[in-house]
Amino acid sequence: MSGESALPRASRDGDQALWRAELRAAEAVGGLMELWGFRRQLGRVWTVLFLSERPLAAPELCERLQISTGLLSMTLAELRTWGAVRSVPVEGDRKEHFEAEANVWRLVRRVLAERERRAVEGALAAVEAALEEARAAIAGSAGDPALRGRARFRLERLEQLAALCRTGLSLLRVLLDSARADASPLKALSEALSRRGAR
Amino acid sequence: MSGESALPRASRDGDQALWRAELRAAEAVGGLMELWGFRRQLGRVWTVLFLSERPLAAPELCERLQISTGLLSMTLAELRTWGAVRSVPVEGDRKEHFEAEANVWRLVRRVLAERERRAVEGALAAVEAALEEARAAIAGSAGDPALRGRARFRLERLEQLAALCRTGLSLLRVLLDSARADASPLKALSEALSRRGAR
DNA sequence: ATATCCCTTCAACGAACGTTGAAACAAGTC
DNA sequence: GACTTGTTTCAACGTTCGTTGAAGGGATAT
Repeated sequence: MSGESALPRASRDGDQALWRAELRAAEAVGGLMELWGFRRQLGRVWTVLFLSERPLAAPELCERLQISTGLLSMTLAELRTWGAVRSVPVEGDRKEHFEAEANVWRLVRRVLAERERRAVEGALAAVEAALEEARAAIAGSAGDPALRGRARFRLERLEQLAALCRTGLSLLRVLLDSARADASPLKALSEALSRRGAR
Repeated sequence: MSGESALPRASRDGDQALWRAELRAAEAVGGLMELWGFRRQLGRVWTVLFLSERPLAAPELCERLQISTGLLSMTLAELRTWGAVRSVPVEGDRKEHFEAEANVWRLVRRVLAERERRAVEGALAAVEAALEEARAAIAGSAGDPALRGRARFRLERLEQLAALCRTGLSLLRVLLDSARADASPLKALSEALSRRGAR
């Protein structure tokens, strides 16, 4: 690396501009991640890797994002569990280097499949348990008409909630299926929907 | 109210069961809300109202959910801004009574339209700003080939991010359109998609 | 074995967030 | 006007959550 300090002025400016652009995008993605209930750093780290032409190691990431090695380590660990990042060996360097999973749609699919599906399934189970209790309440209401009425109403509404959960799960399933063929989400979605015959 | 303590045993049991069912469902919905980045209480309060056959006033809500009047007031205020709850007058009672918006799909639509759309649009704007900076970096790179290469790569990836945001916005638009006709989400979605000719 | 290098783990700190309880406020009622 | 009743606001509190920095562990080279 000969004479970095001798670079023309324009190049250093360009470098800085590129660096700013990277941080700006990282912040944007980080913000979105936060909105969706993830930690901000997940988005930031992923973005920097996604925007880098070559795999990066810990020190570079820490410096660019201004975070400690500890935090980076944790963040990378979580990114790996989502498959958002993988480590690639770089010869001549013992450090672990990382690159971003570039197929974002695949990432979204995995998250939806694991996190959201699990959550909605859990909610559905809870609602169904509540349904069971409400049914028991009706059975044991022993002719108290007011109680019976309330129980019936609640049963109906709980059914609505359950139906909603099931619809949500269906929607998720459609999204996941549509994502299998790595096509554009919109196109694939519409195909998946017409394939299942729009019930 | 004549002799509440004289109610048959079964009725009191049924009452309790109903009460437990309600809380259970409220907790489930609250958990989901939390996952999506809202406050837990929004889901809890809405659910209790949704499961009640008649509008409820503050004291009842506070007691059932075990929260302070202050917190309830704030929560109701936010629920109102989302249109998730509205206050209905109950004659013979000065207290304000509330009922839940029962059309959940309409609620989801409103949230998606306001919160998510705004967020994704913000992200898109940021990415476009980053694109502009990267372009400027290329223009000013004054023949440094390494920098030029990096800039080009980053430009390409930033374009990908921007395209992703735009796809997300399209998807949101489709969802919102599909929700206008208060049909079942899945059916309406598929109709909306085929109507726009699956680009 | 010892030393070096890098990664992970974790206790401790600080900031951010949700929640309370009381005080201010608004709207009737006497 | 004073009093009751119901609602909102807000400072203070406690908890939770993200982050750091240092200690521990695992490789690889000497």
